[in-house]
Amino acid sequence: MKSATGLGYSLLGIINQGPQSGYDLCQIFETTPMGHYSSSPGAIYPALKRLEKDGLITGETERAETLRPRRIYRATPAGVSALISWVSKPVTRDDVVHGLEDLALRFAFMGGLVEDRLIHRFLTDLTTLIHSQVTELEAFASTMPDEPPTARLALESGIAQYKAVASWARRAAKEFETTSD
Amino acid sequence: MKSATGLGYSLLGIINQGPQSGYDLCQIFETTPMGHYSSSPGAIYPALKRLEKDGLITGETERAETLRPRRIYRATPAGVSALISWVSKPVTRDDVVHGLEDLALRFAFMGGLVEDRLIHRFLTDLTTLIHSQVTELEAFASTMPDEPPTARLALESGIAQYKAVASWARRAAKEFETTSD
DNA sequence: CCCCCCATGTAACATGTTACATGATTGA
DNA sequence: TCAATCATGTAACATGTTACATGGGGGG
Repeated sequence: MKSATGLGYSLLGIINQGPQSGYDLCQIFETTPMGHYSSSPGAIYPALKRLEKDGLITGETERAETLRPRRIYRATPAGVSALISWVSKPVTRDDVVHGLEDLALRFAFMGGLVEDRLIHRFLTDLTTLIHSQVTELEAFASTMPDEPPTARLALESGIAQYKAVASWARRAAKEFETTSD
Repeated sequence: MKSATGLGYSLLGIINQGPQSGYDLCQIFETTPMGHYSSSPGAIYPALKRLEKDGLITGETERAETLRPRRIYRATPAGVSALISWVSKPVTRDDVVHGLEDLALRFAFMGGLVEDRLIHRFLTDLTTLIHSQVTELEAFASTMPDEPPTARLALESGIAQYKAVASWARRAAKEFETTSD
């Protein structure tokens, strides 16, 4: 059921968009904004092993007889299911408190996997939760001492980020509106 | 020299603002926005041991003869030095790529530790680096396929966050302007 | 009387980082 | 020929999470 960590799901999500070798995946983390979610070969290869052991991906060795074999991974039906339930998890307050990065990953991989209705729901739930988080943070900020000011300013930078994401989410939600909502 | 992780420096930073027990620190992580940097007793107590072993903090057992002793930690001069060099590290591109959270922490603990000149420098460097990061991310976004759209939208949410922080940093920098700059 | 809070930890576990190892192949 | 790139991994290490253990004290 659980079987995968954030990195695991990311790998699964990328592989789901097209077969990839371990090396390909390393390159993606090195050369694209996925590198924001820092990862290294020493984490990626073991994670692929785990995913394969759990039956979420299958590896097929290409060019086995040549001197430079590549192991190409594809998502299994079980892997696709796992991916769908990962991205479909309800957005919780904790998700928002601990950082929006995991949520951004889940959102990024939603495309093509779930209905627009669910994507829309994800964004509206996110907006609501961020608003209450911002309210809490602002309340806390008002209790902070004026000196030294950097602590409060740091908190304000966090608040600014939350607000930016909330406004992004409102904009993005429009792209996934369906007649029923 | 190195001796501390992000959590270690956070603890050191809090302790530096006033003596704290392990329990106090746990409470801070549970009940304030510091909880964003998720941490648990199982991480905090070992981290305190490490800091003490490295001479960055000293623990003094209060009420030793009573049945509920508390161990109160204070920052040593070596601890203060370590803290100062941590917050004074130059802001690098990697810091910005991997996430602004560590930078926010360093900024939060700068107050009272370093001159306004350095704080101002931190903010202007940050602004510059964020701008180039935003440029890179926008260039990448323009190479992404239109379908499915969630991946690109997720990237746009990241860009929006970077922009929010850049604009926060420009505003904040004004509070630390000195005559010399 | 029972439960929750104070206050400190420990143990098992999974995961990630850094650094290294291997060896062919491609381009300058 | 010499370096960089392809392509796979392993080993040591530190750190963090979860869950548990302890045991008195205060409030309902």
